[in-house]
Amino acid sequence: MKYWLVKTEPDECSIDDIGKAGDKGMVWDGVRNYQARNFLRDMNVGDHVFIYHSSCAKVGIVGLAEVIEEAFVDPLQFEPNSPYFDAKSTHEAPRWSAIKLRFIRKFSGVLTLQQLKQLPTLADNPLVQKGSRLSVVPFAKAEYQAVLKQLT
DNA sequence: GCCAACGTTGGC
DNA sequence: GCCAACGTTGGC
Repeated sequence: MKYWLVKTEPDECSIDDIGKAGDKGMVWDGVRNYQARNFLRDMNVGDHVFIYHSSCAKVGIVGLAEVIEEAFVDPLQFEPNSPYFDAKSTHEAPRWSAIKLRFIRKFSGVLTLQQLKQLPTLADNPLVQKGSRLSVVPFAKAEYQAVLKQLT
């Protein structure tokens, strides 16, 4: 099993939205960055994924989800009216992938970016590095455990 | 809303 | 293949 973190703007897809989706899960689409896409394609069913709220008042990790469907073709790339439309993507060789996530738990508070930066275990993780714009981030097991430890 | 940092595009 | 210009991300 592997561990990950995905960034989301709470206006678009918050931890509560994932919670409301329940057992049927929620499609995680709209990734338009190659490095992030490659990580999506590395995800397997059962992997744990931290949910991180960005571009909001309280930036940080807010909950945990699991992968219930591995990478499939993101339909939005072929939707001309979608902000995620990509005119250069073809059905023969689709550029972008999506996954499906299912809610596991919401944390009682936000584990803020400021707090995350203070965890020595996370020092090398792109999440806490200045200027990093990666929206899908791999977590080593030790990093995953270090985050969970903050939540007791 | 600002702006630094980054990824992508496209002319050459 | 270089690199300037541009658009986007995301913390503050």
